[in-house]
Amino acid sequence: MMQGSSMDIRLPEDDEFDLPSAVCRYGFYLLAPNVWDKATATLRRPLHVPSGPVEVVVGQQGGVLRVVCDRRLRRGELFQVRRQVERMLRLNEHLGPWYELYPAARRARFGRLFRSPTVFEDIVKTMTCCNVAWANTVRMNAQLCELYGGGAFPTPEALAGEQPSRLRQRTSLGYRADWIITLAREVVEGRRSLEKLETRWPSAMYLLPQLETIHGIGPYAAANMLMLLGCYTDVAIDTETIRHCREHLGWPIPNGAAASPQWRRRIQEHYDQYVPFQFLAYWYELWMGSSLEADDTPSDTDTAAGA
DNA sequence: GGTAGACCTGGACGC
DNA sequence: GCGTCCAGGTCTACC
Repeated sequence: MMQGSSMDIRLPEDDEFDLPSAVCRYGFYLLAPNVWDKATATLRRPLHVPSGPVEVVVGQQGGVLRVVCDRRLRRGELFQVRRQVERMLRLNEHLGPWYELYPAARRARFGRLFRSPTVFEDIVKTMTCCNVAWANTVRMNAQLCELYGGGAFPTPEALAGEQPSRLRQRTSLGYRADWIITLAREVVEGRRSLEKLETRWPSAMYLLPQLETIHGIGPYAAANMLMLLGCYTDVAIDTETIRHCREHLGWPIPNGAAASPQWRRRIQEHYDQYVPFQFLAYWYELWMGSSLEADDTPSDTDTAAGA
């Protein structure tokens, strides 16, 4: 049992928060340094505070999240831990409208998609998802944490001083090493502010142009980052999306059409019926295996019957 | 605006 | 064990 600081985060009474659902519905929870303990339903990982990395364990006891650290922290550092936990679990995100529109999502506790404690980590993780099999994504993140974070996820400072060629040599990142070092240097040298992207209730119109200036962020990665920043209007279209549209929606998308602008537009237009929750609706279909409109959108008949 | 090819790695497969 | 092919998203050059 860890001996250190701890705190309770009280969940809103009307919130139907469920920790396993908030963590395990998005694959980032499987990437280092995150560790999900299924037996105890707790999330463990190191977080950065000014005095160095601190290992934290997050568990849920009814309407309270209990956060336990492996060492004593100053009050200000404890607050920083809280902010990072809140970000990972999207505790400050208001999903009421989503649940009101789609009761099936509420019943399934489907709405909070796990993310990282920092925007930097989210961007790097998204880059490691691109053009690579999942097993390699897992490997890349493990290597980054082991070699540049001492077990924690590396900070921009830890990566900015490294040579891209050496990062390539030591990890499986390949050409992504250049993108990651470039981003880390931009952040450290003050040429790029990632905090700016965290503006409350941003719109895609505001965020997309900024995301697209990051080297290594293309259409898929930008849409994925929008989702991670709390803006769900764009669907991150990859080969999995194409497979889903073929198998679930029965669309005759030919092989090799994954990058076709025409199909991309058609996919986005299809999910635009769920505005402003296009990504959530798509992800719900992908994970739950059923579409929201099939059994959930209240019809006029239902409403009339209910009345 | 759309398209083709290079980029890089690991896994699968055939020899 | 070795070589070849393929999957995966982004970038760049070209039309």
